[in-house]
Amino acid sequence: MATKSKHTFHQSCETCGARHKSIFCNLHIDELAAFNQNKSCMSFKKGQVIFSEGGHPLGLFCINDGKVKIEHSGVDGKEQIVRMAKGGDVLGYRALLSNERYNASAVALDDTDVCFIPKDPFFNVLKTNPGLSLDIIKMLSSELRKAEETITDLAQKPVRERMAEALLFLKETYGFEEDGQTINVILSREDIANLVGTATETAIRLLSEFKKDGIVESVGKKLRIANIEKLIKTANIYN
Amino acid sequence: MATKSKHTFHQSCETCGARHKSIFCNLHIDELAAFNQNKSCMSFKKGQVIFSEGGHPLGLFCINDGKVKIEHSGVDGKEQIVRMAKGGDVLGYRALLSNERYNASAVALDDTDVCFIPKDPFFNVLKTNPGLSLDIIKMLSSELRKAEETITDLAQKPVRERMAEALLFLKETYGFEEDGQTINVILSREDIANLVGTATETAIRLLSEFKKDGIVESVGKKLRIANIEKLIKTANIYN
DNA sequence: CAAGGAATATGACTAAAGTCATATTTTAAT
DNA sequence: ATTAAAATATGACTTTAGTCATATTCCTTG
Repeated sequence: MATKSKHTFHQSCETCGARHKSIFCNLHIDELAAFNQNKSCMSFKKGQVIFSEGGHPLGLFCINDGKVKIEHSGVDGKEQIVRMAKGGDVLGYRALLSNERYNASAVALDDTDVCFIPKDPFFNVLKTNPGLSLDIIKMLSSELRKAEETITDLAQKPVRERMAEALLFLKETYGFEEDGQTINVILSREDIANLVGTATETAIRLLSEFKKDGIVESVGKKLRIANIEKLIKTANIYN
Repeated sequence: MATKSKHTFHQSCETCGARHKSIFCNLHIDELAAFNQNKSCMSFKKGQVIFSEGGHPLGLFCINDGKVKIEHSGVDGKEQIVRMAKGGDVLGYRALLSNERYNASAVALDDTDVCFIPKDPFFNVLKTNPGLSLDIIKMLSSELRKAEETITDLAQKPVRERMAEALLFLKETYGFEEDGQTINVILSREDIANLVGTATETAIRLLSEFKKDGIVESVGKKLRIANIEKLIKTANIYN
C-alpha cells in the first residue's frame, strides 16, 4: 500500500532489463505478455511505503530499478531489517504464496520503479509452468539458508563483528560507486542499526570506531570502505 | 550420513501414518508407490546423526516417528538449533532443492524412524506434480516467515523472554504428556541454550529462576509447565 | 558398586551492549 | 536566511549476559 504521490512510469515486461536478473528470467514470451497486460507500474519516492506489515497481498512487486528495505516490526515498534532488495528482485511473494498477510513492510530507500503483477495472472503462469515453481523453490531455499545463518550470527557473534558483516553485505548487494570503494546505498544510522540488530547509538559508536581505525570513511551520506581486508578481519568470517 | 548401528525397520509409504501430516499428504497412490520402491527405512538411536553439515544431499528424509534437532554450526563450533522436527516432517529438502550442501546437521533426540527417499524418484514426482511444488513453496514460505520472526526476536528480546518463548515453542511442537503439563521431549540444558541462542550457564540459571518463580518444574529429564499464564507473560508475546 | 566422566548448578567477576541525557550537526520548511 | 526538527555524535551509567572457576549430582561402564 503506497502512501501518496506515486507516479506511474511505463515499462514493458518483455523489454524490462530487470527481468533477466529476476525469477522471471526463464518465462516464455507469452507468459510475459500475460503479465504485461495486467501489470501496473509505479514510482516510489525515497521513504515511501510499497506495502506494509499486516496488509493482505493482492499480487507481487517487481523492482525495475531502485533500492528497498524489507523490515519486520518487533519490540516497541523497533524495526528489524530482514532483507534488502534492488532492481530485479521480486517482493511480496512470500505472503502471497503462503496466503498470509504481509509479515514485513517494504520501504523505498531511494526513488524506486516497481511493477505490480496481480495475484491471478501470476498464479495462472505458476500453475502451467513447473520450471517457475522450481525457480521459486530454489530462491526460497536460498533465502532460508541465509536466514538461518543470520540467526546463528545474531545468537553468537558480537555486535562489532555483525556490523562489519553488514557493511560487507551492503557492498555485495548494492556494489560500489565508480571509485570502487564507496557503498552505493544511503542508509540512516537507524537503518544500519536495524540491519545489524542493535541500538542506534551502538551502531553510531561502532561506525565512529571503524573510522578511527581507518576501516571506513564517510562520503556524504554514504560509507566508503577504506580498508576492506581489515573489515573482513573484523567481521570474523570463517566459511 | 548416519554414524553407526542403524537398524532397519519396515514401513510402506502407502500405509504410513506420518504421511498425512507431511508435505506428501496430497500425493497420488502411484506416486507413493514410486517412493516406496526406492526408499530405505532406518532407525536412529538417540544422539545419532542423520545427516551432517557440509555433506552432499542424495535424497530426503521422512521422519516416521521420533524427534530430531537441526542445528547449524557457528562460532567455535557452538551449535545453533534452527529447527525441531517430529513424525511427519521431511528433512534435508532445502539443500536438495537448492542443490547445495547441507547447511545444518540433523541429530536424533530420541529413537527415530526415518525413511530415505533418493533424489531421483523425488524429482520425478516433483516434475509431474505441480501441486507438490506448491505445497513445498508454501512450506518454505512459512519456514521463512518463522525464521524472520526468530531474527527479530534474537535482535530485540532479552534472553529471559526468549527462553520462555522457546519453552512454549517446544510445547507447541512436541505437545504434553498425559498429565497435560509436561513437555514431551528430552533436551539437555546445552540444547535448550542452543535453541534460545545463549550460553549454557545462562540457560541453566534462567531455568532455575523459572523454577523458583513457580513457572516450570523438573520431571525426570523433562520440563513441566507449572504456570502457563506466567510463562506466556514472561515470553512477552504481543502478536 | 565404585570410579570416572558428563551434565547440571551456582558464585564471582568481566565484558558487552543498552539506556538516558545532552550536545552538535545536518536538513527541511517557512 | 532563520528556525525548527531530525539525525548524528558522545559521555556517563546501568543492566544484561557471558566467562571462568568450582561444586554437586547424575549416569555410565567396567
